[in-house]
Amino acid sequence: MSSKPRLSTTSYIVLSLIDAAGEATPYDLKRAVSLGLGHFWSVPHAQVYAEPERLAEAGYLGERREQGGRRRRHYKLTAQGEKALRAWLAEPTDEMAELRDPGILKLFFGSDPRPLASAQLSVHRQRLGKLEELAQRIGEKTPSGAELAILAGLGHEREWVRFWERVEQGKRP
Amino acid sequence: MSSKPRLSTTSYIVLSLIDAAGEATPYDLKRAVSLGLGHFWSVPHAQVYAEPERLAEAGYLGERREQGGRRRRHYKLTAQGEKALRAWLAEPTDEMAELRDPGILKLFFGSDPRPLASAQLSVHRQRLGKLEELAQRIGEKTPSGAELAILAGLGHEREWVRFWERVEQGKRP
DNA sequence: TCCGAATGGTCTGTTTCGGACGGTGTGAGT
DNA sequence: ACTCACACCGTCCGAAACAGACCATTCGGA
Repeated sequence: MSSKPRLSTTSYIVLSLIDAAGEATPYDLKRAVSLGLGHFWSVPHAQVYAEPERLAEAGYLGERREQGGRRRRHYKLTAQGEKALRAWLAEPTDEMAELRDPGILKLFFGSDPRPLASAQLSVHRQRLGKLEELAQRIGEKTPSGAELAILAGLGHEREWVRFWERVEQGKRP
Repeated sequence: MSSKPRLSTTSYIVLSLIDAAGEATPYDLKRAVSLGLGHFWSVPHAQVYAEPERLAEAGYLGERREQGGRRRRHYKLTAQGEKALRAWLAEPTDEMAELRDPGILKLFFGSDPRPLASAQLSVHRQRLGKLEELAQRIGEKTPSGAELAILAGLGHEREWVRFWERVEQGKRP
């Protein structure tokens, strides 16, 4: 039932997604990620299978296994899991992300700025287009949390495009 | 000499830093990181010792070991290492960073936006202050690659502050 | 001289992650 | 009805990342 290894960020992602779905298989989680979260936070395939198993072992999830065929595992939150999730959501975090951008890294170490800028621009512009499309669907209503996350991504993509455009022009960003 | 394993981003960080220093011990690298790169890309302690060892084994670095006392390892680039580094720097990358921001994650999953915003603001503002200070030292001259990296970080910090301020005010970002 | 801080280095247990690989269901064409 | 191709679903492996505890050396000052 309950030993308590520490819960990682990935753990809370899994808990949240299962909470939203009520009950879910790892594959459901994978699809759920690609539907929304995946726009700004990738969760590798293998983790989506490994993590629920650990969470079940620690008592945060209940597991029901199909007998025939695919032997899917269906997970849902236990009371303990729900409590942990609520606590996590209730606690605002002051952690923040690092930049950790491969393009910036090369720039830092002296890679030629112009070609780097144009390679980066083409991919950032494409991504910006996608996010703008998503943002348009939100419309003018007050955005939900998930929609705020999209808008955050949008702001940063705009910043990236602005930055690399300046670099491409040889101007001070 | 024997070239087997694939070079990771961390590998190129190590190669770059050693290239800049001419010759360096892991501890030198650690200090070098905290001097500049660390502003936007953390490299955990242990890696800075482990990675040069692997690179040396694969023939990218030469190793000289002190006999007495601390038995420091001094590394420098081999011809192979230099070639690999040049190739990496010459190749512009189209990879880009994900957002992967813990605050955005909580927002996405329905955490209450206001307290989250104020927690995030206090730390982002502080960081913004530091970067603005660094940026001022650059002055109006054309920035080096390392300085461009600082300016990129600055732009994103401004965006974070803008975003969370809007959220705190309950307005659409 | 001795103590404690700063410096410098190593080890261990977990977790992450990409990718290869292997089964299972299904429906389009025969 | 058959089967073959492809999408669906799950597991496994090894390399690397990572936190952080722990050990050893050097040095400055009371």
